[in-house]
Amino acid sequence: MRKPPAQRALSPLHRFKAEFFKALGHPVRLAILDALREGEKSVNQLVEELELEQPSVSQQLSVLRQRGFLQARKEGTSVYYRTTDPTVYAFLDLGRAIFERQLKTQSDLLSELQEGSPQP
Amino acid sequence: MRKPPAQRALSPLHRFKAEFFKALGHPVRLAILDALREGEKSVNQLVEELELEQPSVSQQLSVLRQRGFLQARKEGTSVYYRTTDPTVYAFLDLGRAIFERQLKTQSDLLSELQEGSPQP
DNA sequence: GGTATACATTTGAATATTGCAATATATAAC
DNA sequence: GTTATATATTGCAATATTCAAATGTATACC
Repeated sequence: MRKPPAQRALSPLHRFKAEFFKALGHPVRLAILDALREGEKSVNQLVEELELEQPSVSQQLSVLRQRGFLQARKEGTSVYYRTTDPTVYAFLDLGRAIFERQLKTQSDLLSELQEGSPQP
Repeated sequence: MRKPPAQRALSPLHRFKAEFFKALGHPVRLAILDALREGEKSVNQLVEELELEQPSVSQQLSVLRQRGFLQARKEGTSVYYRTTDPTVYAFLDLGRAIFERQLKTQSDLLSELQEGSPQP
């Protein structure tokens, strides 16, 4: 049998989708999205609410904006961010439901991460 | 002796959720999940269908299994994988609408850059 | 016993991402 | 112009992830 070519056969669609999920695979970015559920907020508001350094917040805001999750509005020296498509929250909530079911099934992973003493 | 990290305020929930999304942030893993929409398949079936090397497929299957997305069933020398929770497909499909809108935004930005508009 | 098949794991180098500090930019008020 | 405030960007070491080859394990068949 012929050997399958190495990773070349992957559809570009799966590559783009992976980028989409990777953008959500960061705790600060998820925290920012959650903070913006209530409506648009300035960078400074986010910095205070999330108790993070300003450059860290700006950095992750930039990622979310470049990916199209967020839009920015400038007012004076402040920049207000809002979610481009609120559907993303239904998406995140559905993800959370699945995620919580996985934690129930995977209680060993949970306890390992919480207590740092895995079972042999 | 170590300085406390500046990101200590992040909730553990956001950290766990980020891991959840990171597991989906890989083209091969997405391709595997899509291939298993039709039902359980052996590793060999997946290798042939996706045209990837066997170790690559096994490696990503392992990630999806450890995260709780997949379950394995052994039969002879074959191992059949299936999705633990089919709700994940509703989740992936919901993500597609958001993702496609962002893809359009991306391509708009790309063509804007390609058509020779000088930088501001 | 040996051989073949199916799958998993380990290894290591290339690559990507992160966290944090320093620096840059833009606007407002003076 | 200067100063202050708000935000963005850059630079880089540390860390994490990926890719693919090599190796390991388990089962079936002879």
